[in-house]
Amino acid sequence: MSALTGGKLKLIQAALRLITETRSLTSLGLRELAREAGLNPNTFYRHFKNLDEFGLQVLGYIAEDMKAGVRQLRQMANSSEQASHDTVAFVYRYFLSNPAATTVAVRELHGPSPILRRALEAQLHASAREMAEDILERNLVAGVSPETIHEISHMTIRYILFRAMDYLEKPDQRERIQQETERFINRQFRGALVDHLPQKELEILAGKGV
Amino acid sequence: MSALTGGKLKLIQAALRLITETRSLTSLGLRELAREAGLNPNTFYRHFKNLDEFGLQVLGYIAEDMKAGVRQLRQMANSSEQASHDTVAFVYRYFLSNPAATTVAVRELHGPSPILRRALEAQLHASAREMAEDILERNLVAGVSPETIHEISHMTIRYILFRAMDYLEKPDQRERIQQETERFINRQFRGALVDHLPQKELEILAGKGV
DNA sequence: TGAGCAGGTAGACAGCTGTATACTTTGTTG
DNA sequence: CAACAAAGTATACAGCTGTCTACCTGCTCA
Repeated sequence: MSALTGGKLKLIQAALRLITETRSLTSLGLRELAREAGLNPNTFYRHFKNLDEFGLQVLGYIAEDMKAGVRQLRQMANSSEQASHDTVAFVYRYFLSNPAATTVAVRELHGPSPILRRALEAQLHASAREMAEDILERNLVAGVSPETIHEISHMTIRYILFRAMDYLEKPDQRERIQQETERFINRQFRGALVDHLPQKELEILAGKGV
Repeated sequence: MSALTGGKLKLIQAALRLITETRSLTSLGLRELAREAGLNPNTFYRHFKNLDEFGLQVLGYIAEDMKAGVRQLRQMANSSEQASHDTVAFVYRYFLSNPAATTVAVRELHGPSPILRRALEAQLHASAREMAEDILERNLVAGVSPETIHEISHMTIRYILFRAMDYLEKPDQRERIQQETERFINRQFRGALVDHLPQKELEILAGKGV
């Protein structure tokens, strides 16, 4: 693809550095970026047509990174029982080691720029699809329709992203967030397994366990 | 409380008008607001110390509105069976009739200003607590511990807010989003009901239904 | 009637912004 | 070595921004 030359990379990394603090991608100024990157403001124009294009390129840069992460995830061999635990742990660890990229993604997904929103949504969609296909291929959840697995995968991706900021910002709650996320996933799939049973029968089953 | 005088209200409403398009609360300028409100830029200082305080007041304005909505929701008498359906329908209808407030909430919850994030988080927390207490009081879900009901309420509030933007922006998908949200909630509670059962037993139960 | 005060206005300040044009450096290739 | 393009720089422009000080209105209450 586009091999990132020095200045271009410097600008993108400057953006990531600035955003982690209290900024959003769409709020960054061209001169601000150049200052942070240690470059002349006009150098920006050598690499990007305008700030919109810059935003998209930053997203692309992040996407490449995340894809590599997902590829690594799929190589892990999990037992069905521990799949959700391992996956959740892996994903949050990824967030922790890429806080800037994570912050950008979360912030722009609902941010002011429709272009960036759409781009991120597509990225999210692809990740969810990949997760679903992984579950299906490895037959981790038997007895749930492929459509439902896709749906739950989407919901899970959304939920995890939603909690990513809290995870990054509140170190003392990380373990709790991770456990909650696991429970979230397990409940979704377990709930799907008993979708067809009437509520009363379920409540009887629940009672038996106590 | 603080009776909103003309100018103050004009500025807040100007903010809501501007944000619905492609802006965020934190990106609004003082002069921009005054222009939209039809006031002199300096009038801003008669009502707000700075833009941070302004943001908080806008959030407060929205919060009052939402509280009224929730109060209305609790007055609805639901059967256990249809509770999730009715609630979801009500919430999304609220979003639809208050698009600006909804957009602000979603956008700033993960936005660049830590102050606004914290304020919104507290608001969300309160809503989730109220939802959980409502479920418990009316005994809508038997056989699930109060802690779990609180947890699921939080997750639900987060999920709904996450989807609110899609709901507003994609009219053709509204029905689908609403149904997905219902399934989400039902699966969470149903999953919680069978939390203690081993996965194999569940898969047998699932098989029986087909 | 008149003092006090909140709300709204006017003009000016430095400092920032995106952008355009023109120039210099640097690296690659024939 | 020379030529050429890519990357980086310098200067300048108009237009925007938040904030300050000063002034003016219209209402309330004694």
